[in-house]
Amino acid sequence: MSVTAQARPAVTVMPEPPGTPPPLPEPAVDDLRLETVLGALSDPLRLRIVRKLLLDREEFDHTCGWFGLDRPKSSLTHHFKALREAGVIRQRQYGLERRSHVRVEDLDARFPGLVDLVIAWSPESG
Amino acid sequence: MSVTAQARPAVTVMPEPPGTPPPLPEPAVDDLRLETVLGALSDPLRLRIVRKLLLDREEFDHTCGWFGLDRPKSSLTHHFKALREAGVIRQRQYGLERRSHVRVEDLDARFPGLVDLVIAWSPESG
DNA sequence: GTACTTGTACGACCAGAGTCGAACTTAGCA
DNA sequence: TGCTAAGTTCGACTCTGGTCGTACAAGTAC
Repeated sequence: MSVTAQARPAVTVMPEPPGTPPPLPEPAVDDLRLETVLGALSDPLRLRIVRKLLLDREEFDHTCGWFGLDRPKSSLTHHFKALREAGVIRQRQYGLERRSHVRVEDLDARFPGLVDLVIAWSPESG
Repeated sequence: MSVTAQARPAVTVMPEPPGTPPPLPEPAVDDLRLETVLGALSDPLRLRIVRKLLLDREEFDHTCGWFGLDRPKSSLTHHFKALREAGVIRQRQYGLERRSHVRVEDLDARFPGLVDLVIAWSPESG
C-alpha cells in the first residue's frame, strides 16, 4: 500500500498573546531523546491525540475533553502526561482547563520528518 | 542542539544471489504498523542495532555476533526477534548463522523519513 | 565419532506501563 | 454558599516487556 499524501498545515508561528500561562514542566529541546519520543508515540491512543492536534490546530491550544476520547479522565491524564514528559506536547493551564499543542518547531529541529510521519498515519492502516 | 547532518549511504538494491535462504517469518509491507515499528525502535539497544545495520551495510547481511553487544545470547535473540516481528529487519538463516538487514525499501515506502531519523540518531544526544 | 559455535526455547524474575475507580482540588457561576 | 465541571492524585490491578540462566538443537571442524 502506498502512503496517502496528506497536506501538512502551513506552520504559522503566532506570537504568544500577553497573559499566556507558563507551560507545565517539560524537557528542553536539547534534552529530547528519540527513543523516549518514539516510545510515547508507540501507543495508538497517543498517536491519535497527536495527529488530531496536528491536523486541527487553527486554535492555539485544545482542552482534554475536546478530543472526544471515551476513556476515564484518569487515563487521559496519564497519556497527556506521558506525551508532555516525552516532549511531544506542551501544556498550559487556563483556569480549570489544561490545553495542549504539539511542539512542532522543537520536534522539527531535533527529529526532522517525525511530525510528517504522524500526520501521514491513519488508525486503520497503521 | 542542532541535528548533525549525516550522509545516508547510497541505496544499492543488489539482486539476491541464487541460493539465498528464504526470510524468516515477517509481516508483509502492507501489514506494517507505525505504532509497532515505533515501539520496536523505542529501545536504545535496538536503535543501536538498526543504526549500525544502516551505516555499515557494505555486505548484505550481518550476523548477530557482529554487533559486539555484551549481552547474553538469549537477550539478543529477544531483541532481534522483536525487530523482525515489527517488520524493521529481515533475517535469513545461513547454516548456523542468522543474518539480518534492515528492510529499507519497505520502511521507506510505508514511513518515509523514518530511516533517516534512525541514521541521524546518536546514543549520547538522543 | 567428539568438540565447538551459533542461536533458539523455555521459564523465572522484576520493573514499568496501561487501565480504572474513588477521592480530591480548583475555578467559575448562580 | 453551594453546585458543577475539568482535571489531578492515589492506589490497586493486570499485562507486557526487558533481562538472564539454563538447557537444547543444528551445523561446522577436527
